[in-house]
Order: sequence, then C-alpha cells, then structure tokens
Amino acid sequence: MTVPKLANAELAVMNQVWEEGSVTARQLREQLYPDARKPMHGTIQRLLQRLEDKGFVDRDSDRAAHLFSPRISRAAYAAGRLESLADRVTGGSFVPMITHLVEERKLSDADMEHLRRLLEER
Amino acid sequence: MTVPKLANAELAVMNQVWEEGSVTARQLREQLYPDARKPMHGTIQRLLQRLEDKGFVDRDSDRAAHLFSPRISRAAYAAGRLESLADRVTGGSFVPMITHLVEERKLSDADMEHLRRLLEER
DNA sequence: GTATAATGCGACATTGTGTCGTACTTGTCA
DNA sequence: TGACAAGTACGACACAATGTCGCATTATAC
Repeated sequence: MTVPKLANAELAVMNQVWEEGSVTARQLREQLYPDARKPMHGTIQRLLQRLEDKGFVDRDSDRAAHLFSPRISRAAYAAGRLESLADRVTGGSFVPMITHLVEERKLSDADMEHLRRLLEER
Repeated sequence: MTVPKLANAELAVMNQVWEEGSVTARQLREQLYPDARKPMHGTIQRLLQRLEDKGFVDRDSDRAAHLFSPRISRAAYAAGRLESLADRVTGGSFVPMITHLVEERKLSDADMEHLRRLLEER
C-alpha cells in the first residue's frame, strides 16, 4: 500500500488538481502550458491516464470532457513518500532525520511550535 | 546545496559505508555480492566513482586499494531528502506531512515520545 | 450528418541506472 | 628489473521511466 512516486510533469498536474479540486484536461492545458505552440492534448491525456493508473486521480466520465479529482490529498502523498524514505534509509524511523533537521535549525520557529502542540495533544 | 538522490545500488553501497565507517572496493564486493559469479569489480568501481562525483563519499587513495568513507551521514542524507520532498510537495513545510503521520498513527509511541522530548529541549 | 472537441494509445527520444569489458596503473617479489 | 596480481578508470550497452507527439477512435453540438 505504498504511495508511488510522482514524476515532475505528473506532480505539476497534481498540483493543479489539488488546487482546483477537480479539473478537465482542457483546464490543465491552459494552466500548465499557457504559451504552448503544440496542442499538448496527447501529453495531458497521457499524464492523466498514468495518474489514474497509479491511483492518484479519480476520473468522472459522465460528460464529454472528463473531470479529474484527487484520490489522495497532498498531505497524504507527502506523508506516504516520507514513510517510503524512512523505510529505505533509516529503518522506518522518522526520528533521525527530524532530529537532524532540528539540530541544523531547518525547522522554522512556527513549525517547531506547531509540531510541539501537535505532539502534546496525543 | 541540495542532496542528490541515491539510486538503489548506490544506497546499498552507502549502507555499507555508513555501517563500516570506511571500506575498500573489495570489502564492498564481498558484502554486497557474496555469491557473484561475475567479478563485479567494474560495477563497484563505477558505483563508487558516481558516489564520489555526487559528493557522498571521500576517497583516500594513499594505498593501492582506495579507502572510501562517508562524506554525509545517514541522518543528513535522510534529512536532505526530506527537505527536498517538502520543497517539491508542501511548499517547504514539514508540518502537513508530519501532521498526517500523527493522525494516521504511523508514528510509534517511542517515536512520538522521542520527538516530544526533542522539541521540548529547544 | 458533418464539424468540432476530447479520449485512447502506440511510438519515440531522452535520461538515469546497473552492468560489463577492457585498457591502464600500481604494488610485490623472485 | 621484469612480470604477475590486484586495483582503478572509463567507454559502452541494455533496460526502464518519463515527457512528448501523432493519429485513430469516440462523443457533442448544431
């Protein structure tokens, strides 16, 4: 049940899908390739199909122009990738990397405070 | 100054380097490909050279058989990749994914406690 | 029913990765 | 010193993933 990785162009599409909630291929084209000389239709469709295959979007094919919506939230994707990273590198634990971030002061004060409160609650 | 990604075979080598502190190509071959029919010399050398190029290992060429040691710790690598993930997906913030992990109870009690203490200290 | 728009999908170039072969270098010891 | 063993350097290849394109098929609207 691990979350597959999103390639660059796929992530660009997902960003749009996450922002908008649901979009058509046409909307994506206008947002992502505003100054395109070539149509890019095929490209967008290909990307959307791969995203559907990987389980990232739902396709509503009721209308002529299908409507795509996220099947996984941005946070869930990020968390999934983080889990995968931890599994590959630190034996599944998140502690080493977060410790390192704290020690190197890569976490903003706001983030620190946020996390502190998050952990207190449980 | 972002940390490059390690491919599978590269990570396998780095795991060994991180465990041992410093190793020769021969040691790596014995650990990583114990039952190899082919020598694998070229492969190991290639991997080590790429790791050196990417800045992951230091090469001590004093002796005939070069000695390789980590230039980046495991935690630093993991943290670097986590930063990169956050930059790509959540606008640089770690909060959304960690929040998600907590809500989905993906963090062990020990991890939670560890992080709680880590954040208290600062 | 024809024109317009969208989808489905095979195909290609590019890139990263893991592997291999081979030429070159260095160290050892008779 | 000369020759062998061990090690290094690196070009090349196969394979898979990715982004792009083109075209055939399908649906919509007038």
